[in-house]
Amino acid sequence: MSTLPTLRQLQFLIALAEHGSFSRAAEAVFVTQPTLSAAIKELEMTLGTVLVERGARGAVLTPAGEAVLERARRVMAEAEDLVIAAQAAGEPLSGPFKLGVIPTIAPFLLPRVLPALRTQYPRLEIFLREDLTERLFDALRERRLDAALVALPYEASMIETRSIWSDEFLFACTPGHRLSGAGSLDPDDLAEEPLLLLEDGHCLRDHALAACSTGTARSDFAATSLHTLVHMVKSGLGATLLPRMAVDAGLVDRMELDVRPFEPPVAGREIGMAWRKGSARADEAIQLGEAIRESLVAPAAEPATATEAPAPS
Amino acid sequence: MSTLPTLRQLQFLIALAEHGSFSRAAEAVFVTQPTLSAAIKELEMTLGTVLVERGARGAVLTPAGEAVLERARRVMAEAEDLVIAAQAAGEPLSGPFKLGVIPTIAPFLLPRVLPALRTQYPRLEIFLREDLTERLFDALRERRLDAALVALPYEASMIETRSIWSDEFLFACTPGHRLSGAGSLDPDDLAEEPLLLLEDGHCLRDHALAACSTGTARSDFAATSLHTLVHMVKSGLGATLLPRMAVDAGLVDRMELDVRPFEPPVAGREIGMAWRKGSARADEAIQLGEAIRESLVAPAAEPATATEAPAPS
DNA sequence: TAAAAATACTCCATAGGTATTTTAT
DNA sequence: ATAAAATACCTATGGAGTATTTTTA
Repeated sequence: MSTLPTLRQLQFLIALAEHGSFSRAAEAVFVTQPTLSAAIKELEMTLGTVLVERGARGAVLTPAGEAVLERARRVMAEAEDLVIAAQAAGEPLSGPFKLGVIPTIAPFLLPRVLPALRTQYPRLEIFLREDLTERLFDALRERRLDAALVALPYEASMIETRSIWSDEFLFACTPGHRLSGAGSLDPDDLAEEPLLLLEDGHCLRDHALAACSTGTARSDFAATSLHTLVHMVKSGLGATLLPRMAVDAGLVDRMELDVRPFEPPVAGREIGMAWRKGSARADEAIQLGEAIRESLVAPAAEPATATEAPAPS
Repeated sequence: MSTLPTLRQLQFLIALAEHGSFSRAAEAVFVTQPTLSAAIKELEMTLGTVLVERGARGAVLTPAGEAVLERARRVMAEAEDLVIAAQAAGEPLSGPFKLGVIPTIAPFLLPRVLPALRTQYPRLEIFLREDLTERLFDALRERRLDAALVALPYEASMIETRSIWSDEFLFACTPGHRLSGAGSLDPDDLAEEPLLLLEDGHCLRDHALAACSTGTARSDFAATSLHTLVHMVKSGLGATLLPRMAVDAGLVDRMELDVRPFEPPVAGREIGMAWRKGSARADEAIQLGEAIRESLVAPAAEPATATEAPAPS
């Protein structure tokens, strides 16, 4: 069995591939050109294959070099994950943690949750990124995020999820609307009621449509955020479904809209934590999800219409 | 960004976990105990975490150590794959290649194919392993095989496949059977004809049943190999479906059985190459599959009943 | 008190540096 | 003619060894 290359050599090969020249690659990894040259030559020796075409205009990888490069990236990624996993195992939920959140959750969940997390994990520095599920999942796959708060179910490869909260849909309309009123509403009443929803791309739109089998979406108008959505409803453009979490956070306060629960209840959406399969911080993501759930349980014993809870941003 | 551990250190950690003692682990990796002790200590330094509980009765990994160990195994596996991929890219299809084959393919395909492969790739040493699909796939996942020849479709995770040959089912029975004869047979005639098939676990059984929507299996008898199957058919225990490839290879020669094709043709089974997703030898597996296909095309222009082709076990 | 790990020290292989030459465009 | 890689040579870190001490069940 032949001997293994060095992580350093693999790092040098990656730099060489990225900069196309021994000199510039050496600069990038803070060694001199002869050092990098020797290391690459040594790597070629141990692998028994020529990896680089040397020319006066720089260096180009051979096909074998490309194959090794791809593997080298994986080895380095795994090695870096090991370091991260070690730190996480040593002191979980400390240091920088990059968390993605979808726009229909962020402004309603975070104000309730972040203060609790700050006291529970004072050494944790949460970096937030707000984006649509699809893009958050891409970021998870590319290791640009450690975890993400999204709405489930959502079909995705290489992603693992864990539900942390079950959210309910409420019906919202103007007081003059034909379905206005105070008590609960039968889901079947939504038949032939075109709903005003978020624009395409927001998973909330799909989840709302899935919630009511009978309801349909208005095809002429769509909102770009929940805040504009309630304003459009207020303007008489139609009725809509809102997540209870947003209503609890004060989304419709002082809007003079009728908000009615469903009876029997319709399918809601799950708020869940998502992370890349095999992520070094999977355990931390799960633990963070638990902490978020607990912080939601504690002060969530409020009535449907929150007394006072401004949603920043 | 903290510095990376050494592959050597990871290798030592794995040995330590496997042997439970610094001294024995050191022995296993052919270094002295102080060397291994120092390396582990250095590893703990760079990771900033205690990985091992030292006691007079040996060493036990801490939870953090276990987490790192799991990652270390992955890093080492990736690094070893890199070496293999480099060798494969340098000179594809040379050296040892561990190929699995299912029992309903091996004796009929290999005699036709292996000689051609030997001349085309004289430096290739094929190690064969004959087993059921399930176990071959397990072996692929555990890196104990490089590739496997199986019948498709077959549902499996972490496995990629590529079809290389399309095989047809033929009907076989004794001359006295009610469906005996010379010409082609209508698939609908199989209705209410209980077929004698291979025992459970052989994918050929499932594929044969899938081929004819109307046919059913005899539940009282089953064969353990295609050779015993034809002998059981010859004994009058029932009719069966046989892959054309086996018939071409001489499976029913001198058996005095009637073998009839279907008209219209029934779904057959695909002979395909399978390999672990991300395998370092995926390209070689594909190339080997192509070579096998070509070696099948060339001398396959024979009539249905082969003239003379003993099938060595 | 005996087995196992840590410590003390020595050595040398090699990763890394500087200075220079060779090579292709 | 010139930028880039290879070569020559030197240095020092650290990986590996032997001998010994410390620890703990």
